[in-house]
Amino acid sequence: MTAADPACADPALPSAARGGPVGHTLARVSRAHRFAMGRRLRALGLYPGQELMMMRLWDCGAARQSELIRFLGLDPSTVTKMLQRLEQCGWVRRRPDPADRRAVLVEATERGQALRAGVEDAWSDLEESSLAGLDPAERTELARLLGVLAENLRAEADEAGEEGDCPAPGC
Amino acid sequence: MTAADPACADPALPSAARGGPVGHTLARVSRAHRFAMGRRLRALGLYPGQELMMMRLWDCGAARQSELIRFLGLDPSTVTKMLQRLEQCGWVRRRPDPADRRAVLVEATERGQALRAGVEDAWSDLEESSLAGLDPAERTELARLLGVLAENLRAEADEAGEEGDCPAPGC
DNA sequence: ACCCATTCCTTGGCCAGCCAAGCAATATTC
DNA sequence: GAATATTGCTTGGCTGGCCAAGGAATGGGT
Repeated sequence: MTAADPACADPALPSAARGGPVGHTLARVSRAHRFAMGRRLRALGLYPGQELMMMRLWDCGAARQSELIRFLGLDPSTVTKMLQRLEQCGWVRRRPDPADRRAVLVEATERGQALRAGVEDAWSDLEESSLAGLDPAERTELARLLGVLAENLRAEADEAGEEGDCPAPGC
Repeated sequence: MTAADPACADPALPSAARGGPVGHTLARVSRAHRFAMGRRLRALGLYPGQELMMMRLWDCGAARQSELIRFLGLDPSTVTKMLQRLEQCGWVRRRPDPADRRAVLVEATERGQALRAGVEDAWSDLEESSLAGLDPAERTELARLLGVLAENLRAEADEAGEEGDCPAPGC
């Protein structure tokens, strides 16, 4: 394979990361995970990240772009460009919202709908591959612990986000 | 804050990800984690990803570019470009290897060395922030479970990597 | 000595994702 | 109703990161 192989990095902890061993492992694992998912998605004709967009569209039908931005937590410009590419590939259709001429409505095309089974298989397959050797209790525990991280990080991001937005002088 | 906020995405599981709930959570958490680290790194003048490069250079002194590629598990072109930018910012110095005229030796400059304390603090700070509420046993367990994932994903990547490289006809 | 495979790096092209800036349409306020 | 703020999206520019392709130096085989 000529490609980079994120999972083959030496697992030794860099000394500068001694204060954050879990965070460091998380970063390495998630890179390998994204890479593995990317390999499965490429077979379907998608790039990593696009599958989350398609999954949202499959779930909610036509959606406003602003709703997708909020749900996926992405930058508006990222969503605009991704949708332009998905549209050009025929996975997605965009049209102006008749109720609000600023907004754009997005929905999966038939071709886009057809990707769904493949993406679901990719998720299941990767899940089994990556969690091999863990019993159900361990999987549940891992999900719980990751949930705590998600909550903590969300709180931190909220906090940081409110700082600059506070117009009151006494804040 | 005008920036995107990965942690504020609705935690609802997309229906197409029912086969991979852990993987889906992992993807969300790692994005929030990278985002949080990126905020700390920006204060130091680094972009996400560059801190891993610098950490390796702090640990091993002068290194060949190929060694960095192997250790970080990145594509050679990614490393070339990142080093060009780090050099331009004065964090890193590059010079030809006298022992092998193909190779390039890389080392942190004094200015680059000075970043170390800041990066270590960033890791520690993010670790405490993200793991808040978890006792030591839970942190250890999380590290162990992530280690299993790392190993599984490494094995899968190795497997996939060897497929195309096998010159024997019978493979 | 020569040819050839391998290794090391670079370039160009592409996508995800961010920030800053800006335009258009809607909502709000006076 | 008009001035103002807010919302919704787009463009340009930058980095991280991948792939494909190619050039230069080394090493091995004959």
